[in-house]
Amino acid sequence: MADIYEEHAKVFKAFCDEKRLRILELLRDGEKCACVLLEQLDLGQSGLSYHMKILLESGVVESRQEGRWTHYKISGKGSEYAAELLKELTTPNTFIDENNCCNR
Amino acid sequence: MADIYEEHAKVFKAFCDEKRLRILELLRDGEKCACVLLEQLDLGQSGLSYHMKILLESGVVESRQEGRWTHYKISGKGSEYAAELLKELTTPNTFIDENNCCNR
DNA sequence: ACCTCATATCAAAATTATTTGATGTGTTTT
DNA sequence: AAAACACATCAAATAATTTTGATATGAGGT
Repeated sequence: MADIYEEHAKVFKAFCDEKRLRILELLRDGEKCACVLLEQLDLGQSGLSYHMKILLESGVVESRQEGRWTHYKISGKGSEYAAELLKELTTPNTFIDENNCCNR
Repeated sequence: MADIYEEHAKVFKAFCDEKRLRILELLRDGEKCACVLLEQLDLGQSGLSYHMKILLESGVVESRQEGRWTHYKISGKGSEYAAELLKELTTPNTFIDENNCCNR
C-alpha cells in the first residue's frame, strides 16, 4: 500500500537542500547546461549530477539532451504540481471532525 | 549573504518525510493534541516530539498549550507562506538572460 | 509538598543523505 | 577508430537525520 507518502516527499526534496535551492535559483534565469551550473556552483561534477537527479525526480526540473550537453530548466508543469500538492497537503478537510481531543 | 537557503529549506522539511506527511494528514482533520496523534501513528513519544518540532519550525504547523496538553494544528498563515515561497522559487525571472549556454 | 501525567530534551545507536574520487557510457572531433 | 569531452554511475567516506530509551520539566490533582 503505502508510499504515496514517499512519492509526495520526493517532490519536496527539491526544496530541502541548500545546494538544490541554489541550483533552482540559477535555473530561474533560464535553461542552463550542466557545464554552466558547474562553474557557478561550489560542487564537483558528480555532486552536481547527484543533485540534478533528485531535482529531476521531483519533477520540478526537466532536462533536454543536445549532443553531449544536458540542458536543465525549471518545469512549469512540475512546479505547478508541487504547488498544488502543497496546497492539498495543508488544506483542512471539510469533515465533521469529532476526534477533536482529550477534553471534549 | 548566507542562509536564506537554510531558512527556505526549513519550510519544506515539513513535507520531506513520510512521518511528517502522515502527521499533516491527520491534522487536516482539525486540531489534535499530541496524545491523539500518538495513538494514531507508529511513533514513540519522543519521536513524535521530534517531528512536531520540525513541523513547528517550518511554520506550517502551530501549537497551543492547554494545561498539560499541547494541541497542534495546520497554520493557515504558515501554509500560505510555504505556498508563496514555493511559487517564488520556481518562477522564472523576467530577465534578459544571456548565459543561455554553451552553443549560443 | 508530593505524585502523576503530558510533553520536551538528551545522548547513543541506527538509518539515510551527501560528498568525493574513480570509472563507465555515449557523443563529437580528429 | 582513437582521443577528447560531457555527463552518469558506483563505491567508499563523511555528515546529517531519525529512532530509541532514559531522564528532565512543568502543569494539575491530591
